[in-house]
Amino acid sequence: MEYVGTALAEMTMPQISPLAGEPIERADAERLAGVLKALADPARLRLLSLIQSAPEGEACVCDLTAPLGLSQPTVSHHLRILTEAGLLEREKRGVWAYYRLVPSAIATIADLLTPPRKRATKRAR
Amino acid sequence: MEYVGTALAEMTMPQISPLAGEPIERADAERLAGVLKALADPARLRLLSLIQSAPEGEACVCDLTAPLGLSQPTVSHHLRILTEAGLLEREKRGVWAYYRLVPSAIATIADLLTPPRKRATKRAR
DNA sequence: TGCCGATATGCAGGCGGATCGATGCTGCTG
DNA sequence: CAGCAGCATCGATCCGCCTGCATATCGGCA
Repeated sequence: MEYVGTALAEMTMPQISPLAGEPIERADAERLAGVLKALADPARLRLLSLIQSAPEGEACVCDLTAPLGLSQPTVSHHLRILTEAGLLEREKRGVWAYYRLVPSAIATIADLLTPPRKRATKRAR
Repeated sequence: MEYVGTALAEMTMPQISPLAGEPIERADAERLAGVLKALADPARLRLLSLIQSAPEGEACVCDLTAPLGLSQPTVSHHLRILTEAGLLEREKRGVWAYYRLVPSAIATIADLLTPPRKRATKRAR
């Protein structure tokens, strides 16, 4: 499967919400489902949690392998999925790769799921 | 797969959040992932959207088959998954089965994903 | 009671994904 | 320049799930 960039960014422009006034388009549903699918995994949820609660809000792969109880390739795999979904950002310093949460990325998802009564404007497509 | 009741209700008691101060437990991650997995499907997102935008906020299977372009058994399957996840409620009137959104169910999920800075109290376990 | 329509369930094919071991790549370090 | 450590990628395996077809179940109706 090819790299999709930050799937989140593509969704923030058209104001999608499953609970908006009108049925969402098939393509929008697939994009939102893609991001949610990145979240819908115990290992990845724990990764986000571990990274967020890490000292500087960042963590490298070697710090995450043990707490998760997964092999290093598997952890790298999950981190890649989270990064491609736009939830994590990667910074390589020396031999280490540090991951941190993308600010307000998850909040954006929560916003998309929140009923529109809280959101003022809704643009048609 | 056995019926799990409303998985959402089980999660609202312990204040789980992937972005809370401390790493979430493995069991909590699996519960949250389970509900998110129910959401992370294009067909199910469109089902929620269709039901919400239906005249009375409710719809029966026969109304949903055509817009989705899926067979009736498949639609029933997705509706079942959403219901077991606690996102939909089912009411059978005559031969028809009417589905409607569980009030604030998705809002609860959005709340769980929202960073704790917005939520005042956070209980330890 | 017998038929028909609306749903749910069983079953099976096929695809995507989670996982791990092995391997390649890249900076540090002696 | 070796050697090593951290990380990503590859290949393979296993499992779960989305989907449709066939079938069972239930309620209304003649």
